[in-house]
Amino acid sequence: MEYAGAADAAHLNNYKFMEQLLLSEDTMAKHGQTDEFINQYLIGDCEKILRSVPDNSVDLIVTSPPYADSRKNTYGGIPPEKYVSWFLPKSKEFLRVLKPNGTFILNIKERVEGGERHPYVLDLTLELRKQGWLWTEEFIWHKKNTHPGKWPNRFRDAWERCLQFNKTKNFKMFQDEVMIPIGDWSKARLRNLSKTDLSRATSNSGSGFGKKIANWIGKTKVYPSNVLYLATECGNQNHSAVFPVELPAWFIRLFTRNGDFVLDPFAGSGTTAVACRRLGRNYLMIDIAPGYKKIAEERLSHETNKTNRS
Amino acid sequence: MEYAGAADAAHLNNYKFMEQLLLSEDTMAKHGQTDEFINQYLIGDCEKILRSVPDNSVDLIVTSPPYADSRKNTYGGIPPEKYVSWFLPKSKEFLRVLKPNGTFILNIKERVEGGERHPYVLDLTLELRKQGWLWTEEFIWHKKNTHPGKWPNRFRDAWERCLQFNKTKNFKMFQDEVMIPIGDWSKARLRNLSKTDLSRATSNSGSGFGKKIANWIGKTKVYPSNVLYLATECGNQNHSAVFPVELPAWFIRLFTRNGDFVLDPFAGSGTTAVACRRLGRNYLMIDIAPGYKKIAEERLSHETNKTNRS
DNA sequence: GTTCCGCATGAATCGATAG
DNA sequence: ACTATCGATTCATGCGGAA
Repeated sequence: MEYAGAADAAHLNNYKFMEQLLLSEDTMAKHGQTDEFINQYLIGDCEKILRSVPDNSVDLIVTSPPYADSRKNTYGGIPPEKYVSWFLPKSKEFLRVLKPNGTFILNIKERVEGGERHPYVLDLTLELRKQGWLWTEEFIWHKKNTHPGKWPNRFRDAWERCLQFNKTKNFKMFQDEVMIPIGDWSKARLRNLSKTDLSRATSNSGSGFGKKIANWIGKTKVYPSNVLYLATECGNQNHSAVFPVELPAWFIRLFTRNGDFVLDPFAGSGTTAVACRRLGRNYLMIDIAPGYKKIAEERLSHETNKTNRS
Repeated sequence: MEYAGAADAAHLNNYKFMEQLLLSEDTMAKHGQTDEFINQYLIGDCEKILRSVPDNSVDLIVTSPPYADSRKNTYGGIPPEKYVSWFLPKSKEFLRVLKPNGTFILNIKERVEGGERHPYVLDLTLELRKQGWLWTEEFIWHKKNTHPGKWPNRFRDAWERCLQFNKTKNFKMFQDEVMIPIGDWSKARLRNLSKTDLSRATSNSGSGFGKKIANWIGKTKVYPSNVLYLATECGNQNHSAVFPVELPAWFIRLFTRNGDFVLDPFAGSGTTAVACRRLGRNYLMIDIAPGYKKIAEERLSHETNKTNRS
């Protein structure tokens, strides 16, 4: 995997040049301290394991924790009313190990309980703010193909939250890495430009919004929005991977660079690790259930083969 | 306006037959009591005006209140930190006037303040539960065309919440009224949903029962999910309608029948009233700003003309 | 009557500058 | 220090008039 080399001009828009330089040194120093955790899948309680991980050493935490579940026997069956107090000691460790310019992405969705949406995710979001996190953004994962089903008073649930939390306002973000093709409208729209298009036009509604269409000529890509429209993965082998590899991959590309250190404290079958392997990031996977590690290693071995072949 | 008459079998799936019968009587009785409010646009504070509206008289409340705003001079400029205490006395009246089997749909989205999403919507949701509401569901309005813009640490905001609250678990819901063609869904990544489907559905609802059944080609329709993919309305000179008429129309079809009584306590330019007119529902519009009533009446007059012409 | 094309619009947000 | 104002940035749609 080749390193991207010197930062190109576009990325300097995102944060200050000096910070960029300091980041590189910082990354290398920390990797020295975290060697024993690099690209490991550890079995255990993430709260305890993370105590050995140094402060400010992780670039991105992206995870999909076990959702609250009143059924006792399932993996991670934490009752909804206990979810917040179960989660907060772990997120305290997350806050400690995350770099100041790092990001924490929490993929979660509240369940229906007694005909109501349970408020534990709202409570958790508010409590995480009290713990010191900034609630920077809420992305929506809009699922292309949802589980079929019909209920008398409810439609299929086709979305999940991806809550973004940060330690500081100056988190790193590489927007150019997730640009998408421009819509078909542009072909017709930009073919002929009017006079107002060529000079800057200002809206007369007082919104302060102006545009200069001429700047768009030749543009093939645009920035995405905060809604991700992805399919769930289905028909795969043994694991019941609830989220598609594109979901962590998107956040990994957006918030990290090649060689950065990504943590998934509820790793499950290792979807986040697969994304890291494909993108050349280092990872630390942790899960309390011992059974998933084998599945994750099996999946990762296929990834390695693919990489070698290409 | 024709009344739909006897309920067809499909709708009996949604709630019990006895309740259906009681509903009809109840609707008629209450309409007797609320005659003075039928199809009115009243100027004033909804909290005060609603005190004259009888208990349990409204079938659906669908509204998009002014969002919190830190700027002082704009209309509806409620500071985020005061939003909950501003809203709760009003929602207490909503709870009183809503029928036990009615629904309250709240379209809202938190703003960014100081680089963070402000938590007032989360606080409000939790407080509404304490007030006695059931938080039944959260629909997502995924906006096709979002406001443009670029920031170093944030993408364009392409979604809003449509929170569903109820008084009881036995709310009425007519799922068959919002079914969508299966072909368009799979073929075009949700793209063709709004225009063809909704205009077809609208004309169907306006023109009576038999025609609609004729258009139903059996298995070609499928139930939607809890994500609505609609465009904002733009390019209209006279009014700046913040939400598209399809949004309230969708909830009106889902939660009410012909002749039911719909309340929008923050009516603005009357988008909800337009949807009611098209679908043959009665409405009560309230807004504290006097300027919008004229715009709403202008829009409604066009609706009337269209109806007469067809 | 239908399709095509031009055009204005939008619940935005950040950072710099001014008071 | 703290707040108010202003400029810069950006995408996709629906409408109305023209072909």
